[in-house]
Amino acid sequence: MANASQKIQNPKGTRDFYPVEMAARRHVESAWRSASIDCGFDEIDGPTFEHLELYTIKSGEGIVNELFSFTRAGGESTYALRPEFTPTLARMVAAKGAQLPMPIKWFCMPSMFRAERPQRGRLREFQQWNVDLIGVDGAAADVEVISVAVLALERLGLKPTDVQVRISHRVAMGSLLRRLGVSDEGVGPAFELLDRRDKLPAEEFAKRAAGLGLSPEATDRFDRVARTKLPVSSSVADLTAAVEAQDSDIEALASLRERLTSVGLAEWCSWDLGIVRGLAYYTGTVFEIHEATGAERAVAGGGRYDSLVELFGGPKMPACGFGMGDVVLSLVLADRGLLKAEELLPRPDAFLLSNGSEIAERTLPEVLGSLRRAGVHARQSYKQTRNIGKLLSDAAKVRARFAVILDDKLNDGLVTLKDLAGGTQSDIRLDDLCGLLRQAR
RNA sequence: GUGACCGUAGCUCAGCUGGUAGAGCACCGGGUUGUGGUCCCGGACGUCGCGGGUUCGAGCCCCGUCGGUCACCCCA
Repeated sequence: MANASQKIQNPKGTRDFYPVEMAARRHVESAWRSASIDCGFDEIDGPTFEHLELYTIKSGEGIVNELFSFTRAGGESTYALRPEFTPTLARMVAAKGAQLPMPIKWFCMPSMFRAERPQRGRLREFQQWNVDLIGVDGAAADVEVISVAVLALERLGLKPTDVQVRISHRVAMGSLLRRLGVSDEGVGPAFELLDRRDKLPAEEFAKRAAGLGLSPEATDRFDRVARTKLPVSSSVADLTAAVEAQDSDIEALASLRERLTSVGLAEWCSWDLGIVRGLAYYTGTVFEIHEATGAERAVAGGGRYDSLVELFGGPKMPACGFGMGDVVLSLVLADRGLLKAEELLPRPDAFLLSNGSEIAERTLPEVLGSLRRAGVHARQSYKQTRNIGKLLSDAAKVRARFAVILDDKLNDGLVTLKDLAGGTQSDIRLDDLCGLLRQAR
């Protein structure tokens, strides 16, 4: 912009939240918060920025390019805006050590910052809901965490036909890989290969599989296992057959299956053994939540990471959790008409208007104040005009439920209450106004 | 960091092989000096992202630049 007036816009990949956008964001956040609380999780938060080293511990120096990092003018320390919450969480848990009552059930919904090129479903600043359950092992804990995620999605109006939790398990996959001839040391690289299989040409996939010690036949089976997708409701026998393995290999999946079924989540979930999650620190169950047809990026991702707290200097303790960003979720909701922001803005219960008579002008502020003190959402017009039509138009514009018309009938203690949806109106006693409005809510 | 596409009114967009800009919505006013959300009539609205070049003439073609979108990389 060569213009001297220098109109500075918002930085790339950030969003301005005008009232309708903010209403949509709060709608999502309240579903997150209420689901968390109803499942027994407590809300926490940490600093917006941390020492840069907190992020390089887990992810290496390579991550620095993806961070917004800075030093204070004249300062020594390097900080970074948080790109994820997990390191902060691990730091907080490690700092309190054994004094925290177990299990730890925490959630938060902070802003995150990543220095990436923005694209569909990915911005440089976004909200991410994090839910973590620390100190409990086993399928019950994994499923509890998945339940929270599904509860929030359900409260936002989504159904199992809209989104699916795709689940796998690193221990089970490791067992399957070893059965195919992968050595113990080869399991890690095999996960990486599994994670990238869709981006590699078939020959390249085969070549790398061979590098892991897999025969052409085993490579073929590896590929089939990687593409295995089954409803969680399928029997264990079907699952065993699909992956050409034995029951002992997929014990972990069987216990997840039992638990998911008993809490009523089976139809929300499916097995997808191609899910490994990029991060090396996952140790057991891994899952991603996707739009059902796979149209968008993952809505959420998580799993079990039993050595994470230890990695940040705390005691070894079992842990699982997930993160869900607001960007992809909002796209999915909007696609399905579940995020009509205009309808999410607060609606006034009453819109007060005066016809300009002396008593009406004098009484309006008193009524407005008393309604508000009673917890009624009440507004007035700021227009100079006393044209009732114009004022009603104002009332309709903000989607008020009722218009309250004040005029000389106040001398008899009466006001006109007009139902703006139905168009009907009647004179009521001013003394009854507050009660009627509260009752109509 | 790499690549593709796109920048025209507040918003969504149209604009022919180059001839100095249009629609819908929104907004304001009127129809209605006390009855809105529908309807009818009228009005206002632009440095065509910015800078340069070609041309008698550029919204249109060329170069650059800034911004946006999407994909790759990466995805915690």
